[in-house]
Amino acid sequence: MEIYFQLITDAETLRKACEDLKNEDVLGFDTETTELSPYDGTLRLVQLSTGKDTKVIDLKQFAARGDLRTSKELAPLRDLLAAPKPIKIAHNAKFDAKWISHHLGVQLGGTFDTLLASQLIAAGDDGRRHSLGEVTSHFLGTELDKSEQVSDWNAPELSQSQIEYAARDAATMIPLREKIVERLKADELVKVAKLEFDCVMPIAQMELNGFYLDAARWREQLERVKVSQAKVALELQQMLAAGVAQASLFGFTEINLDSQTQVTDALKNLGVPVPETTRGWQLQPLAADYPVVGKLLEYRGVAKSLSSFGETILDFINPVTGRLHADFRQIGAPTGRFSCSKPNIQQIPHEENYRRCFRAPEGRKLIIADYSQVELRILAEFSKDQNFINAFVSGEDFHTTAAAQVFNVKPEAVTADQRSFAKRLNFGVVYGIGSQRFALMTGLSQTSAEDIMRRYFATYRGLDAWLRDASRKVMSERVARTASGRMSRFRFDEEDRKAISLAQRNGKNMPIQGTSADILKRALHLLHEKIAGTSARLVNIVHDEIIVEADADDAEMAADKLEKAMCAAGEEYISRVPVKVDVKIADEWAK
DNA sequence: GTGAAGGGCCAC
DNA sequence: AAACGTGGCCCTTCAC
Repeated sequence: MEIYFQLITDAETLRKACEDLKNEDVLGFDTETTELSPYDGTLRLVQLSTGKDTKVIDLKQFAARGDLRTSKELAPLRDLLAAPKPIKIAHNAKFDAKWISHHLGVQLGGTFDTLLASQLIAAGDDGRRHSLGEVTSHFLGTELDKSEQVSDWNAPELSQSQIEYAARDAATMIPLREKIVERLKADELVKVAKLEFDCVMPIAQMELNGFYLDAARWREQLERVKVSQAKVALELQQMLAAGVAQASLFGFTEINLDSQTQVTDALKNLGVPVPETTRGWQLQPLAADYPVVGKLLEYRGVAKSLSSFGETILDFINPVTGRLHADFRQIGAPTGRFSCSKPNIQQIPHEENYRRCFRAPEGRKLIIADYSQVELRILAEFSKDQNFINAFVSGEDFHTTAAAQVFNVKPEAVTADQRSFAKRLNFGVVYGIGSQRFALMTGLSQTSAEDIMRRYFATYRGLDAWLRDASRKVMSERVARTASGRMSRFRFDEEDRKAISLAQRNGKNMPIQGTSADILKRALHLLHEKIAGTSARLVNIVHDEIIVEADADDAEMAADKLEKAMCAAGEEYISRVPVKVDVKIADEWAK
């Protein structure tokens, strides 16, 4: 493909270029950087393309003459990038948005992300990859040469090949978007695409903001865990060795407590009827009869803490900011949920000793807000079940109210067991729980479990009907959707009963879990707009929870904005039951 | 040594 | 086959 491009190194040419470009509806957009993290490297090129004409702006030349964030020379570029129009089309716009925000000091306005769009269209098909090369080949049928991607973007003089590569990537965005828009329309994904695109900037900014971890506190916590780990490990070694102690003249032989095979052998030697797998839920029932099993589970707990939540997280603290800048994948799961890694700050143990290490720096506060039982409220909304809705409208403790309805007693007469049964079913229905699993988790007999589940679904007939319909629908249409229209496709073999039942559970769960993700993403967009220009910063999200950090003086204001954004987002999708958000202002993540 | 697979467990 | 959904990370084991 022959493309026209122009390398821009001076203010006057840039001003003229921006003057022309700002009248376009859409622009292909890309950047070239010397590193992957904006805190480490420099932003070398910004490319903007109409498809026919591509401007490649060499910021190295501008940086030599002044600060990129304030330089008057760059004002036309900053304005163009910040404006909602033209829409900037990028592949993984989060990446470019972070560099633009950090190095040019502007929030990217008006985004179309070909990566997110491709993921929405693929609708959970694991076979599809979403690199720019793959996406281009899928939608345009052309191959992209990415060989210059890792070339030296620090060189004083860029090669013609580098500049051409940079220009071509931006130019490709124009035809690529056209094809993708056709597909989004055909699949009725335009609304959810907008939802996702609006979320890019909030997430880019959150990653730049980072989440503060008090390293000293974390180390203290680690020391405590290490001590108990050593103690528990020794006790477990001794208990496991009891079966073979006589066999050794040198006391007991140490085994690797982390080795499944060695531990299983040792348990067998002790006469423990070891189940097929030694996972916690299988072993738990044996703990009462075999103290060694209880000790093993205790060991696993501390070992997990020490490995997954040990020293390694400290290596992720950025030396420049002193904070954790985790990597969030916006469409991390087919349901639309985020995933998080390096480090995964969505799986920090709930235990206070861990959570309290994540705290507000001096003079700042954390504002922690989470949706109260949002998935159950979504289920109530979808099913239109009047009893289920009433349980929420009453405003009383939901599980108690539900138990009163299911067991037909007054709320004040609900026993602890009854509430617990109702609570476990309330959570379980969202995942498509069966009586077998319910029996296992409650310790009830199969028939008692079935009996309680019958009572439950007799009380909530509308809920039962919705769940059955979701199963039926996924079988006939092989597709499930959330309230925003997000889609998940299911492929399974007609003969494979296991795959069928999995798809049916997915058909029930995906719309619920996915709508929760829709709501969170919508809230992030509203929040981002509300807190612009204040001291409030988004610092973490955990599926139904949003954490903001703000100056202590602004905490009340930020809490108010956060609550309003979350409620408004929820109410866009939920109207039959109230949306409840719990907000607190704290010094630490815990409490 | 390195990498994939399997088992296990943390979060919501 | 956890017949309860979505992720990521750690460890061991095993093949190359």
